[in-house]
Amino acid sequence: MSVRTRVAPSPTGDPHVGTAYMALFNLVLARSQGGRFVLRIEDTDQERSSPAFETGIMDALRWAGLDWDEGPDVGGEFGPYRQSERLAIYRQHAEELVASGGAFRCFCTKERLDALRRSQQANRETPRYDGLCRGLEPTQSRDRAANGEAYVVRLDVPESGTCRFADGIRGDIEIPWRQVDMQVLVKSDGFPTYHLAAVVDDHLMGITHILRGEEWLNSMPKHQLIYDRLGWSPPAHYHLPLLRNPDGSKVSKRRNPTGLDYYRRSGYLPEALCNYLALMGWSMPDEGEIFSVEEMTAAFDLDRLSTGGPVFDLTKLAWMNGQYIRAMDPGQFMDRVADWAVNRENLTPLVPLVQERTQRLADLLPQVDYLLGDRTAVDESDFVHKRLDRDDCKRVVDHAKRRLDGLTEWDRDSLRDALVALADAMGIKVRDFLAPLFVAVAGRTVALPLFDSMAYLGRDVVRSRLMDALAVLGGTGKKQAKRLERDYANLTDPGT
RNA sequence: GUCCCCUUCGUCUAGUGGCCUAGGACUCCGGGUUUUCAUCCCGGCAACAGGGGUUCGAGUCCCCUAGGGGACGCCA
Repeated sequence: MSVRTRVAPSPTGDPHVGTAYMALFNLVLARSQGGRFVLRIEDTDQERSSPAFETGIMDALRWAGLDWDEGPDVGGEFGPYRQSERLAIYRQHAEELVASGGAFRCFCTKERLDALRRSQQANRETPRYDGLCRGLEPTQSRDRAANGEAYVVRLDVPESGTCRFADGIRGDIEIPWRQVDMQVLVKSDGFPTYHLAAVVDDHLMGITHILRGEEWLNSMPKHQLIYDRLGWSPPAHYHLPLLRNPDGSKVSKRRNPTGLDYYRRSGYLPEALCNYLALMGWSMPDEGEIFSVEEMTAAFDLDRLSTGGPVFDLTKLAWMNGQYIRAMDPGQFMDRVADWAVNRENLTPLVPLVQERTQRLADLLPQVDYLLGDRTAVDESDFVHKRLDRDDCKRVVDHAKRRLDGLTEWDRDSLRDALVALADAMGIKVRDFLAPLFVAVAGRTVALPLFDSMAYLGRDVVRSRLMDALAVLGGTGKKQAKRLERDYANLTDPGT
């Protein structure tokens, strides 16, 4: 059987560097075996999923050069490739599981489940559903459902014994069934959870190898159970180590730029990023460090995947990017610069902002420097303001960052509404409030309009500049961070 | 707390029982090339988490301890 792999992002946020990491390895494995690489959109969380995120993820993966052979936009014979369009398939398999006793309907209320979890935690047990509804008579279960009572479908899990499975990277693993929860497979809104949808799709889409994050290792017993109960044999699983922050924790936007858009906007080359990502979990047999995805594909070997969680180190990525830049001939370089940002399409939105502020054409570049490239480095003195002291500035930047992190829309008007409301809530005049933000974002207090600038720069770049500003202002220790958090929570901000 | 995974220079890694006096890369330091800077070249600092075994021989195999990470949602 020919090799088929997939990457299955969920469109609940901006494109993440971890998604590219997983996509890279799955793509390379498939290509190295003459197989196919599939993109599947896991939009089963109705609350958080959005088409805008889906588009963003696909754009970013394409930018990275991680193209798929089958997917929602390019089709394929195993579609649809968007889980929200496959609900009937999941329902059918869920019913099959319930009918065969592999799963059961659960009518428990949220209140009961919360109380249960609390008492188990108090007793130092792994929180786990207690199986109350498992004892329901099938007829009774069916009747209650038919009467319109809300329910979920849960996986029936053995009370004792041990689950054994193999991981391609880590070998044989044993997990006691006691540790495995009776996972919800179908939510009360009728949508499947990840566990059901992924297993069903991986089987139906003929996926042969799953390379996914180590975070899923503990879910393997559930997945194996579903494969078994449906009469399927599971694909080979490889749990890759998670990318880490410098402090060793799972990579997160609080500590690192994690958005692919950040790297794109900051002028990293996709081929350098992929090369670097490859090094984060794999090595060339000859120890070569600079190689293309094609070269990696030609040499790929699953046995060379590493086990330890690598720290994502911007310094080495920057070095590597420089290697790629310098390897170009001048024509290529010019093309890449134009392709990146110095082109009509990218510059057009700036024209209305710049033209009215311009006397000579030479005025153009100094006005847009911080929008096209990095802003100048700032220090504490740049924030000095006649009505705001250092702590005020820190408070403004901190709260603005929190407010912006919670903002779903990212356009000029949304930014203005959110930040003006925040200034009001903080009791600071907008004019004063904006000053530290200008410094943080533009590197100076006189610049093009702030909200336009932020909209243009994008979320990831703005977040990283605000974080840098916070650091420059002396950083926030644990105590101060707590205080700022409380202070922010107590604001009567109509926008939150 | 319970369970699972992981552990070689600060960071990314090579190493699959003798080739290891542990190699490469980034960073840093020193030197050279260069009108400056950068590039480039040369050199240097720096690690097998600890303890027990197995073996003629252990970074490599086993066990224990410690440390780190992850999971424990009607999120993925």
